[in-house]
Amino acid sequence: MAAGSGKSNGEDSGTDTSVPQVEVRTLADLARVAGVSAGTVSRALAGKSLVNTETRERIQALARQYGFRPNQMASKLRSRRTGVIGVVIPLGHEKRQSISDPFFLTLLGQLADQLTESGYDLMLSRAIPDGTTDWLERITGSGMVDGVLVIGQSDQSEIIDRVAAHYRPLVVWGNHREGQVHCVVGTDNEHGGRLSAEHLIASGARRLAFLGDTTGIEIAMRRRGAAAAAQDAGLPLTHIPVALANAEMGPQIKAALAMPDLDYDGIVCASDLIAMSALRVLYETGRAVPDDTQIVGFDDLPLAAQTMPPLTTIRQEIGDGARVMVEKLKSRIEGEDTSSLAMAPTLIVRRTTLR
Amino acid sequence: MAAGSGKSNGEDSGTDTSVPQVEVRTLADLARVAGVSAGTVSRALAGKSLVNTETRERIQALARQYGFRPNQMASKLRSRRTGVIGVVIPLGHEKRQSISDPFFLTLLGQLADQLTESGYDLMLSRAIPDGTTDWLERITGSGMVDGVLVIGQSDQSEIIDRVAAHYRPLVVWGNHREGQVHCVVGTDNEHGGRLSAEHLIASGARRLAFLGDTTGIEIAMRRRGAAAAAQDAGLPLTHIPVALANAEMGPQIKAALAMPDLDYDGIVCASDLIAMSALRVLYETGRAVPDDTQIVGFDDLPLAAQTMPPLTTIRQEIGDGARVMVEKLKSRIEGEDTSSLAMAPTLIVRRTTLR
DNA sequence: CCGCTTCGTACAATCGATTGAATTTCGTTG
DNA sequence: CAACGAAATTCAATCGATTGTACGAAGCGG
Repeated sequence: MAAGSGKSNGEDSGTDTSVPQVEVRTLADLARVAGVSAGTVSRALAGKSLVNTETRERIQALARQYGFRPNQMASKLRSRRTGVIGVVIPLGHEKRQSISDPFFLTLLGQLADQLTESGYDLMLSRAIPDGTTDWLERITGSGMVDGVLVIGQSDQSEIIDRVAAHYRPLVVWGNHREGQVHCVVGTDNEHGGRLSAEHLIASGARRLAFLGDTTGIEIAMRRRGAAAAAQDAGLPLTHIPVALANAEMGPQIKAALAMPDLDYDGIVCASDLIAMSALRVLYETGRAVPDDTQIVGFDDLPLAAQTMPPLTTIRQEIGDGARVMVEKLKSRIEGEDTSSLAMAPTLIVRRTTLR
Repeated sequence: MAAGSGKSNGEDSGTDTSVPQVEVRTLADLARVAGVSAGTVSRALAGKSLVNTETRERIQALARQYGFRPNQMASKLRSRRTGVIGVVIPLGHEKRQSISDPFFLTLLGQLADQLTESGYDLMLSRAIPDGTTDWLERITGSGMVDGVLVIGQSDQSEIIDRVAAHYRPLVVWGNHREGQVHCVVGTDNEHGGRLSAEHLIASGARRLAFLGDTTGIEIAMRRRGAAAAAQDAGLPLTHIPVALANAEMGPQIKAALAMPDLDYDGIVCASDLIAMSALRVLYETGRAVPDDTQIVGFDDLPLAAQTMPPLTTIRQEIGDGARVMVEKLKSRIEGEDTSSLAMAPTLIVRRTTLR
């Protein structure tokens, strides 16, 4: 600031990078400096062809020199396009907690990449599980975003559906369900659960357990798949609900697996995180993996290959998922309609199972 | 649309939840419906006292009924306050890749919580390491955010400093450095490194190695601390640079630790992730932890307690860090000045060291 | 019953960029 | 040389909410 105060440092005057005396904050300011009108400056910076090439370059140079950036709010207001995508993580049935599931965080990272690639900014919101039903509307209706991605349906499926009925640019990561309105991208969880149980059975397990809370539909479907496979083989599958990704998970698993009347030799885990915790508990209680008890995880997080022994698991293609979500969202923003997609999961055999 | 066309569905008229015939998108629309002026509606929705209580409640009820939400862009433009905080993760020297470091992701989650708590939205950007130097200006100067948080300085310290010189509401997670302009919150990495090495030495290690790339200042400081401790004890410390958090990390560690002429019995790891990978490599190569080789991690991720054996590590208080960052940022937005803060890390002794 | 304050509301300017329409400039051509 | 058309630029309306000011209606004491 200080109005320039006539600094006469030789370098500057020589190299033509004269320090700006006037502050240029608005298009109008820059227009004044350039000796043209605001409209022309706007078009010049947008690179439109209606303005003379020479003028355009001059104006762009000036903008750079003065470090001018057009005010996004004004721009977005006028052009009715924000260039922002809202990404929401509904914490749903989980108690007040922070976003901690590494799978979701990884997906978030991938989405950030994809959106950046497509020229969008990403606005992150957690949805607070306070029983309010307008957490999604607050975002879709804010006029702040061109579209919304929801990471995980949890148990909020009806709410999402209700919003989707009148808000088109919405894509959800999760599990497709019969008669569902909103566009869902996700893994075929039921199939994944089936793969998991089938592999355990093929590897010799006879008494199966499913580890994980099934309030969220995704997990419920994994269990259903596992249960179906067990039934097909005429084997039992015990359900042990434990928290998915918070501090209680560890102790819960410990307590659950130590139950004396519980008998199992194969565990289908709702996530890799749970599997890792289970692995550790089993080790502590002296049960050998995979010899005494076999385990299959779900997700194939990068960490899954690092456990000891490395985790046999069901792989979800996070990168592909993020790519598809963003693609579909872009289509929907364009007004097209898109169908849901359930991607096939794959079994990754490592060392927590016998085959 | 369609001008209402006199739909006379009986249910609606009965239950008083009359479906709106006219679309209410703007303040002016709602004002028309309520029979008042737009200004009054604005004040009513903002809960200002200047408007009659009865009128206010009537208008709020109408707004709810018509599902009206004021356009944020217009609001933000006018009030010159966006209610949005930009959060940037500079990928810095790391090659083109996605945000994957679990420590940063966890910090991000905590920041999301804190910001939501304070009524801010969070706009996420990755900074692309394309050698451009204006990645930060693009965000600070966009008029889209009231302030910016940077997660990790990496090797972009000078750029951040340059921006901080004229952009006040900026707080960075990282390592404070002499003569640095910008406000940094972080762990005392040097002290952490020292704690780590000292503990190894006290536990009997005599040939130390430091595992991790030191391009980023944070890691460099951890190494410096470790090196100082080693020197104090008259012991050597070999530096083995490996990637911090990408696909190459695993193989690199494997290759590094297998080097025949490399001799070590204590490893200071730059992060828990590296430590976990190292743990696995050592196991595969038949070296017992902690008996043959001791390891100390850094971060104390939730996973650190789950490894086998559980990881001795240096704890960073992520939650506190996030809280402090947001607090300081709010102060800076208010125009106050804030000083940097280096939080003391603590040693968490588990089972990868002998004591 | 009048002038005064208090309260509630309406009016209009404003935030800053965008964009369709109007206008100016300039080179061509009949 | 006038008339025309294309190119470049200016003008002015617009996006939708906010807010200072002005205005009108009650309420009050004297």
